[in-house]
Amino acid sequence: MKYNPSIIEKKWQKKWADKKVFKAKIDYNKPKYYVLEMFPYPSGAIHMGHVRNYTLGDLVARYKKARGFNVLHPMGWDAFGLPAENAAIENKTLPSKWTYSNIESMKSQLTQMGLSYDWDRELTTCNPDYYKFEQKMFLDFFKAGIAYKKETLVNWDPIEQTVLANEQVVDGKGWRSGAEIEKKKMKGWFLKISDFADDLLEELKNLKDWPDRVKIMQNNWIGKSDGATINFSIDNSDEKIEIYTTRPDTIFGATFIAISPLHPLASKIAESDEEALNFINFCQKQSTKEADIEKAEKFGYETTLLVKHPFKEKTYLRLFIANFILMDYGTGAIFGCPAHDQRDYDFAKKYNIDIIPVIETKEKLPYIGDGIHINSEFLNGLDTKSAIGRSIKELEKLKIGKETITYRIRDWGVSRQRYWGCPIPIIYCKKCGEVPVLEEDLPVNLPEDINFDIKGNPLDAHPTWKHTKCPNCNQPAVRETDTFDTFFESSWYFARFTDLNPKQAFSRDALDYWMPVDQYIGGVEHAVMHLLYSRFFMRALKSINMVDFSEPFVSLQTQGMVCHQTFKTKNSNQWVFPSDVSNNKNEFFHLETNEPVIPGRTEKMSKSKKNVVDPQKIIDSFGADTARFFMLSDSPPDRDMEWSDSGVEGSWRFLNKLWKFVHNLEVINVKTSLPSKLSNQNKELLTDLNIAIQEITKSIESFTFNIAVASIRTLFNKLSSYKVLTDEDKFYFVVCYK
RNA sequence: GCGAGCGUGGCGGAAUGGUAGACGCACUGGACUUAAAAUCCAGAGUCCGAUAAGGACGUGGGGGUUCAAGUCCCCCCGCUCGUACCA
Repeated sequence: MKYNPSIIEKKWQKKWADKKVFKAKIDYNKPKYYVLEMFPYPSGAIHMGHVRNYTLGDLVARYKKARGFNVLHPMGWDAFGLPAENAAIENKTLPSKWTYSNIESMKSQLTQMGLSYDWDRELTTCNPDYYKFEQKMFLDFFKAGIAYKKETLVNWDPIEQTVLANEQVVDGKGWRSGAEIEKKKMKGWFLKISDFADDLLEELKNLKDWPDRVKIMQNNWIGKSDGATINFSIDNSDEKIEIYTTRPDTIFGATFIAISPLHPLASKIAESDEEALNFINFCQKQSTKEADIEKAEKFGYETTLLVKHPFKEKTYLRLFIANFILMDYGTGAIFGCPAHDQRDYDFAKKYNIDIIPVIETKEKLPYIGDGIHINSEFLNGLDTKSAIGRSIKELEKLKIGKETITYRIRDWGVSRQRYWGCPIPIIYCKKCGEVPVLEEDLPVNLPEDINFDIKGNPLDAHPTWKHTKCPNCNQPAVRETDTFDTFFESSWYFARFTDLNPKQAFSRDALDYWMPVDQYIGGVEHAVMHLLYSRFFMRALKSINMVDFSEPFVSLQTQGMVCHQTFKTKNSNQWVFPSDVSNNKNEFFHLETNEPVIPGRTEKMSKSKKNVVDPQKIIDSFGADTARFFMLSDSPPDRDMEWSDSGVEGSWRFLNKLWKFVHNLEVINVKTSLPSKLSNQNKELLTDLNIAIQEITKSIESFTFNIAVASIRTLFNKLSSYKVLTDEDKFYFVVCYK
């Protein structure tokens, strides 16, 4: 009998579905195990990254089920987002239509992959049945003071009259219009993640089953630093500048003050100083991306003001407005100590500012390290640590400064000027201000009849949707037209999976039983934002008594990228799909045009470089099991892997061999105890079996599935070397658990 | 720029600080076949040597710790992810 995956896989998939084999139910007599893969954005078709992610999760789910756990393994759709709007504009369709049809086709593909999901728990975030609960959560956050409104900077496209995402800004220009992008101040909703910063940081220590690199990245992202704030006085003025520094010990080396272009004082200066205004406007043209800001050339504008040194009589510091000072970090102002900071040093050289060394060193300046203080009056002779302590004491004595802890992490801006997202349930009333939508009026549904031909936010342009009445005074009022960041939906979906209760976000007993997620698996690109937002969200929900745990994911595994070789035509220099390339003894040609093709670097699969392999084609020609087997066998999950056609064929051949072997076996005995007499062959076989079981178990538990596959192949090679199976040489499969 | 990770044969990768290259892919030879494919058996890190015996070299580059380094430490190079409005 020939191995025919299309028949076998369909047969079993039907059986699983009919018998609801993977339906999860609360069972207090069994240990529970909740395994979850990061849910996909419904982009249209599954790609190899999905195949990898869900194969890894499926292995864990099936393994734990086999080991006697009550397994919850759900799947859903992260369905709001920017691509749906782009597709709607390009294809003249509606985001909802596009999204739901994508979900349909992707669900069918996941089903073909034979994944062990409980489809009865499927959820879709763009459905009001889902997002109505997060509108309620937002209102509760608002009432609890966790949500607030403040001004922020966005990328403004003056031609499209719309806010652009960072991704839509290419080299400072709008991706569609090509217009120079401006920074624009806009009010938006924020969640106070900073209030939870310390706990998010401290609890990282207890996440024993998270990869160290993810914890380190989150630690650095939160960026707790211990320093001091110092109030400087401006000469001939009542004005003060509060600065933040982590090195108050270098105060005697301070030779200038720099403030952010967005600092209130900068605006004030600009009122009477046209050059300052020009400089601030120039800075407004800079990118909002951190990487761009840090890489950009450092510029400063020297104001006419001088700042008094707090400890040195008649010493004045020059005051600059500088493009590299971030308003979001510390106080938006610093003192510069060029002798002991690289950036301050570069800046001082450029603008001819004094450089005063205050730490003894034989190395050349700037010297960043610790040491004994000089030129520093009461700090002279002290080491760095003591000098920091002493300087803070002196500042406190003069009541001009104090020890201050700051965090790099900024509050989470959740407002997006987009149509395809969850409406923010706020109403603006001329008389009453920001008014929460009444709970009984939820959900605020997203209208489907929208027009993308009008410039700007379609929600804002909708003829009727935003017009409503104030819940307070019943006067005409307008709705908030911003929608939520899509990270909002993905910050709590894992908890919603525990029970799709139509009346409330969570059922307490289901939460108590299933949460937290025992094993979460997804791409490493989510190491900080999604995972940190989810950790924050649970804490925020806990603070309003909606959940009683704060860590959503006990164990985390991050997977690497799926890569493939790239191909370009030799003459026309165009990217070519691997499926369009023919290989003739390592000479490559385009299948249709016969043009020579040059193989390039192996890179992450991406549509733009066409180095993608469609999982559907693999499933159609080899079956899902081959695709899954190869996924597991090629590379350890956390490393980038290369998809190779020959590797797939190798997996295909192995499954064929395995199939043939199993079907030619005449006797398989399963016994729980050893027979008294064993042939030498059986003894050897038992040893091999037990070695394999031990190694495979170890490899699965340690998430090195490629080694488990290698062990399976080793065992199989031994098994298949026994050619003749007589009645006396029955196989005895002995399962040993520790 | 900053933060994090990775780098081992022709390729994917294996290796509690202890025989580098498990397992697989590709390759080569053989068996089977009229032939090919498939399948089965065998070989193989690289270089020198004769296709032997034997030897030298070998885990991105340079240095260090150690009886012993792919593994630990320092410096450098390259690639990948993230960098707050892509998801």
